[in-house]
Amino acid sequence: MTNNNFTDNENLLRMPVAVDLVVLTLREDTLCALAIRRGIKPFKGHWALPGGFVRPGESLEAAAHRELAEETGIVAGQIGHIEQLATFSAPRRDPREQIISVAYLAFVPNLPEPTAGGDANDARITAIDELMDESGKLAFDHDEILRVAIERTRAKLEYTSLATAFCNERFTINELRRVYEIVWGTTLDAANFHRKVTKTPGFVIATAETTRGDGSGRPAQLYSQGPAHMLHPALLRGNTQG
Amino acid sequence: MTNNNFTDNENLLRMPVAVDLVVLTLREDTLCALAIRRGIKPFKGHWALPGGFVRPGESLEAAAHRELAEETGIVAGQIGHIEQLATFSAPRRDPREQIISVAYLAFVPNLPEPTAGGDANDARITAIDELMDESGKLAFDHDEILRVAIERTRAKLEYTSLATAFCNERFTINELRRVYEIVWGTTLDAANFHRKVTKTPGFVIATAETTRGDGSGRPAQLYSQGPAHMLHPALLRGNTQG
DNA sequence: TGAATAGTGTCTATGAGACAGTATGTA
DNA sequence: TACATACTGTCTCATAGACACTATTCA
Repeated sequence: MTNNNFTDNENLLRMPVAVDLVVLTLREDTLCALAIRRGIKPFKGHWALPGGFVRPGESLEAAAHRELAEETGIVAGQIGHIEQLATFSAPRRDPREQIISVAYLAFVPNLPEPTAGGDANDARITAIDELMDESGKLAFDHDEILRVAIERTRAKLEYTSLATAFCNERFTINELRRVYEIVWGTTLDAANFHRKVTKTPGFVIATAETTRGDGSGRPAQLYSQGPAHMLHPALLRGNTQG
Repeated sequence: MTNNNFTDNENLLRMPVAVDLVVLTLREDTLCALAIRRGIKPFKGHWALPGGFVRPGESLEAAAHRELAEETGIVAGQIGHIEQLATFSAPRRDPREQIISVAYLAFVPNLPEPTAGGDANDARITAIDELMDESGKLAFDHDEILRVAIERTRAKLEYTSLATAFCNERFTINELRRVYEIVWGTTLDAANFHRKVTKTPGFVIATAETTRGDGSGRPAQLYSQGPAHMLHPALLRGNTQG
C-alpha cells in the first residue's frame, strides 16, 4: 500500500508523526503534569512531555496510549479522560527535520509515581507552576503545548463535566470543588457550589454511601459521575466565589 | 537537515501531511461550505473539502492559505477568521497510504463565487444541509471533518465574538442576529438580542453611520467588531428565544 | 459539651425571556 | 397618513452570590 501513487511526485514531503501527551493530575492541592527526562537525542537529559513516533498502521490514539504505557507505566484503565489537543508542526520545532506532533490532553485521578521506560530516563509528576515558570524549561515547543493544554483545561471545566475525570470513581462534592479551585486558582463558595452541582442535571449521581467519619466532621455523601458531558447551565469562572 | 539522526531507524513511519479546509459562509440565509470537485485520483470527480499537501519548510497555516488561494481563489484578506480544527489520521482514511490531515476551519463574509484551480476541477459554495444529508457524499473522511467543524462553529458562537467573522466590516445588529439564527437553526427575539449584544462589553462598537433607508423601515445603526474575543456573559443557545 | 465538616434556607442583585410600546425612516 | 423596521421599557422568572443557619459526626 505504500509508495504506489505517490512515487512519481518527488516533491511530496513526508514527515515523521509524533504524539505528545499532557497528562494532568492533582497532587497535594496542586495541578501537576507528567514530565519525562529524555534518554535520547535531541534534548537528551532535558525534561519533556511524554510522547513518541506513530508506527505504521497505528492510529494517533493508539500511539498516545502506547507511548504513555511505555514511558510512564500508565495504562488505559487509569486514564480519566483523554482528548486530542492540537497539532504542532512549525518547520524548526525539531532540530532534526520538520516533525508533526499531535498533542493529546489527559486527566488522571490519583496518579501513582510513574515508572520510567522506553526513551525516558526518568518520569516525574511536577507542579505545572514549576514547569511553566520559565520558558525553555521543556524540550522542543513543549512549553507552548503545555500552555495550550492548561488553557483548554480551565475552559473545559466551565461547560463540561470533565472535572470528575480528576476524581476517583466515588467522590464527595467538596473533592469536586477542590478540583475547580485548584485548576482555576480560585476559591468557591462551598454552599453555592454544592447546590449548583447537585442541581445540574446529569452531572453527579448520589450513591448510597458516605465517607467514614474520619476524625471530625459530618460524613459526606459520595457521588459518582453522571451521564452528562455538557453542563446546562455551565459553571462559570468568576461566579460562585467565596 | 533531513535524514541525519533518523536514517538508522528503518521503522520510522513518515506520512504525507495534508491540510483540509472547512470554509463556511452565509448565503441566502443558509450556512454554506466551500467544496471542490477533485481533478485527480483518488476520488477523482467526487466532491471534497479544499486542501492539499504541506510543502517542505511550510507551516500548516501557510499551507492552508496557499491551498485556499490555489483551489478557490480566496486570499487571506477575505477570510474573517481561521483556526485549527482537529487532526485526522486513521490508517485507512486515504486508500493510497496513511496520510495525516490537519483540518482548518474558516469563516468568510460574503464569499464570492469561487474560481477553481490547482487540483480542483470545480469549486462551489454548497449548503451544509446538502453536503451532510447523506454520508459518503464527500471524499475521504471529509463528512466527518465537516461534522466536527459545524459542531465547533455552533459551540463557538456561544462564548466567543466569532459571529462577527461572518459579517462585513460594518454590520447591523439584525445582520448579526441572522448569523446566530442561521448557524443555530433557531429564531431569536430581536429586542432581547439587541440589548444583550450592545451591553456585552467589547462585542460590538457603534459607528457614526446608519444604513440608508432602503424602501421601508427605520435605518439601522451600523456597528463594527469590538476588541473582545470571549463573551462575558455568553450568548447561550436555548435562551433569547422568540 | 465543643470542634469540625456537610449541607440547607433565604435574601438580594442580575440577567433572560416575553412582549408592549416608542422612534424613525419610506411611500 | 399608513406601514415597516429599529430600538427601548418593563414585567416576570430563574439563577448567582453572600452568608446565616442547621445537621451529623468524633472526642
